[in-house]
Amino acid sequence: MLRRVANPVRTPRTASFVPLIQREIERMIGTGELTGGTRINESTLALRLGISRGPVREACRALEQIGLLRSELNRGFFVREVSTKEALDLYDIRAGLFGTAGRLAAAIITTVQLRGLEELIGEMDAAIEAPDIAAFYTLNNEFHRQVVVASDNDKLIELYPLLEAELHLFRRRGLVLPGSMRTSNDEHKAILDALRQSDGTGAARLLERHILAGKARFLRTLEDENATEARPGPLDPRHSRSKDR
Amino acid sequence: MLRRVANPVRTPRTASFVPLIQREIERMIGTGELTGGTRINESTLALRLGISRGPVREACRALEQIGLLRSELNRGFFVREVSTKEALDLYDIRAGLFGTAGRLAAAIITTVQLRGLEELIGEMDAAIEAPDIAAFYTLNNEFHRQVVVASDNDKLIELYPLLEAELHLFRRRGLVLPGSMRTSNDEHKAILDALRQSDGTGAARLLERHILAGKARFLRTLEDENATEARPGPLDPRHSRSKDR
DNA sequence: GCCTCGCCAACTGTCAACACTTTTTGCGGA
DNA sequence: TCCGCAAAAAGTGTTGACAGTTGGCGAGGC
Repeated sequence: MLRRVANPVRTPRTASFVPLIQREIERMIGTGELTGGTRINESTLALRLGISRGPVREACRALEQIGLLRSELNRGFFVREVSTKEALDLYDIRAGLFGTAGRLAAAIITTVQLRGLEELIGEMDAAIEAPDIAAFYTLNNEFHRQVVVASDNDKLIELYPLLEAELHLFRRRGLVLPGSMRTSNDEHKAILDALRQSDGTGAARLLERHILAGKARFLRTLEDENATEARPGPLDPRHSRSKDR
Repeated sequence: MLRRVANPVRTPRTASFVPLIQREIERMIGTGELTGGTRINESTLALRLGISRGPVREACRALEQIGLLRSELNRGFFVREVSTKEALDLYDIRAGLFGTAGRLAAAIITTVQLRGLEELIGEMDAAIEAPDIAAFYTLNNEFHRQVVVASDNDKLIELYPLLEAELHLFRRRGLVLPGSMRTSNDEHKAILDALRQSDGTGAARLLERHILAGKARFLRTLEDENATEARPGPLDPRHSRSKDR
């Protein structure tokens, strides 16, 4: 058998670079390594990843489509900045979809899934007592994710996280008010009750309000920020330009 | 003034090919020129458009992200086929989002926009009397679009048509039951009333049900199809291409 | 001193070519 | 006739190169 035992050093084509690059850029945006408005230097990025510009461009094109990047003719790709209006719009969309997820989930959620949600609520209570804001943040996300998964709507399961990722492009980091954790978890408990009773309409209403409450907190935070920013700020808005070599 | 007056025959770079190609492929899918499951031949397509494969690949990558194409390693891009489950999932998502659009629109819709919806309803009545199914189809789409636009949620305005486009990938052509047109337009009238009265909750409920009624009709059509297909059908599965009349 | 113009470096958009994989074709043998 | 099966053809994934554009910098004119 003359089957060639390919030496694996060079390109055994078992996967495409594109999804890897795409996830890498997503990661860099998620961690804040790439922040809103910055330009993606295709050549530099390709060099750093040890590949050529082609796959990088394809990955950027994909990320443009899901709203994480935008492109400018002859100037390339930029990390998108999400305006306040867009962020608020996203809250409304998430509220609607989350409500839909709950309505669907109420009809088909399993006892195992219900127990999972119950446990998360318990752990969130613990995180509140600690208090451990980071843990609460993670648990909260997981709670939301599991509700969406319980809807068994694959398209929704795919879509919902994309909207959340886009929302995260609004400034750096989420804005969780410590004081809201207890209220938030109370809402979780009500949601769990509705799901337990297969009350689709009730669950939908509660879930929707849960997100809209987040939107309200978000708005309040913005107003506070504007109030403090009324003070004279730094004059030079763009001072940070690092050249890697 | 030695500025070179470039002869415009070759690449005056005022626009990128990628969005053009992307729209062209979307068009081909929309018209049924490209049908579900078929492979996109990059080389052929590039040749036909008179460009190279690079931009074609970028366009395909973008279309993959919005769900119109899928990719297989070393085999390229294929026009996606939407399963029955996915189609039903999409109806649920559209229902939720459409309801959200209505709730938002009710609070801010202008009298001009209301008049526009009213006119569309009148034209749909006329189309029903004719009867002109194609016209009704177009008017109905426009009605939905205008409701979404009235929400003034840019993200929603962008997202909603994508979901509809994906739904169109389910088999060839939409399935509008002629008998449902009158019912459908009655629903439109109720929706318009709710919007007129700034009744967000009512509009949301009606819009949601409007889409879910479409889902129910879709399901019934599927069952009918399955019932008739239970008979020993023709061996060539692609023989039934009826023009709706 | 400040503005304008032209040059230069950096970078994007596109192309043509190469490496590798999948699919088709041609052919000999059961 | 029909099946392997190997070689050719077709097609994808990636690369490096080239042409055109953008933005910065310095010289010269006001």
